Amino acid sequence: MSIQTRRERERAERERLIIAAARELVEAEGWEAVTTRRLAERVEYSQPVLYSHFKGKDAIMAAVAVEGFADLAAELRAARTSAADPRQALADVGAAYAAFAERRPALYDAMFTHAVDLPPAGPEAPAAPHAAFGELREAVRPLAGEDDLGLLTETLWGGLHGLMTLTRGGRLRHEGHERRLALLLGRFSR
Amino acid sequence: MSIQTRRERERAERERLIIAAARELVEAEGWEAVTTRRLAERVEYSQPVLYSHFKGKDAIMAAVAVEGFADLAAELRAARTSAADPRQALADVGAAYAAFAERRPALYDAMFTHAVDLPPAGPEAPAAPHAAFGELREAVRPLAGEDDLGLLTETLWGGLHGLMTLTRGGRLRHEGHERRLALLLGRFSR
DNA sequence: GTAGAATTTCTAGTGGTGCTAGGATCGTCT
DNA sequence: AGACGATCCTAGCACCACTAGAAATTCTAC
Repeated sequence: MSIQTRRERERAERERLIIAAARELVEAEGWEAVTTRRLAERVEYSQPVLYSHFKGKDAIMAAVAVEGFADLAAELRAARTSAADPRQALADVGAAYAAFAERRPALYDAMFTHAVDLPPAGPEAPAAPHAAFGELREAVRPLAGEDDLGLLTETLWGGLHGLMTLTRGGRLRHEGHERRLALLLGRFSR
Repeated sequence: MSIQTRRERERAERERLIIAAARELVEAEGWEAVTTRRLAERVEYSQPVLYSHFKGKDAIMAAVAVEGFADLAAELRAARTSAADPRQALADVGAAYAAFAERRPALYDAMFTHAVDLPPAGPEAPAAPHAAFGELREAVRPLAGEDDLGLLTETLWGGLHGLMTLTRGGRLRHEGHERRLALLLGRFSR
């Protein structure tokens, strides 16, 4: 029994090691630099061990993304709870979201852009993404008016996401980024 | 002289053939199915000829994307000019944008998501993307109020783009898609 | 303590990718 | 006809994600 548990513990530890290594690699050099070879070398194991933990490279990306959701949720929560009034809270949460996307672009991509098979946001979603979405929703709630809260939050989320991805992809000039954000948030805090 | 021009004409024709084949392939099976081998086979040439026309696969994607921008611009224009009043025009243009993204998802990705090195939207952008953006701007203009028209259009664009990509990536449920779009457009046609 | 069983890990390979060097082939001009 | 030049293809590179089967390690039981 003890041997079994020790092995499981070691396995779990190694799995965390793989995820951490993948995250370091991706944040430093982007997703195109994350190959199974480099990742295996980084954790000092051979490639096949990766496949004993994860179904494939996509599953590793998904695991990294889930970590990202936890971070994002924490940052959004901090922004929301330290604001003076509801309007400021929404502005701060929006700014925190944008800052996260700018600070960790590759991680953000894994969470929202890359086609990893995470369930959609909503009640049935995994805990971390759900929590991140919940922070956004609570920031919107006081200003929702008579509109459906969930849908309104999703719409604002779409706006933030679109601005971030278009800007980062070079489709929008960086100049004016702040003002676009303010414009968007303004339309949602009437 | 005539020989020269004939060769140039044939070259241009073949280039169009390549782009058309790439577009057919990508719209039928998605970007992961577009490999240089398959594309070369499709146009009945060997791989290296692709590289005599384009710097690499990314350049082919970019060429396909530019075609897409022309299509999008035309569809947005049709939606805008056939609407009765400004509010309806904005609603129709937004719906046309969403319909385009839903109808040609892979093409849309090449245009807006994939990292092809197109210059950013704005005055210095290539003609087709600029035209598409212009249609959006003209739809926004009558309802811009005192906000900066360009920034406001970019913000709305971000909202549309975000909703489309999040929905298509499985982060938002399809249910409620229409209502989210309506919510977004409503916030921009005050 | 040691032989055998079970599990874990690695070596080596498959079929794919984007891309390219160098030689064969073709049309063109003298 | 024969040489020149542009054009195109064959063959190959280095890399990718992923996997089968051998090797090594760990545990079990005598």
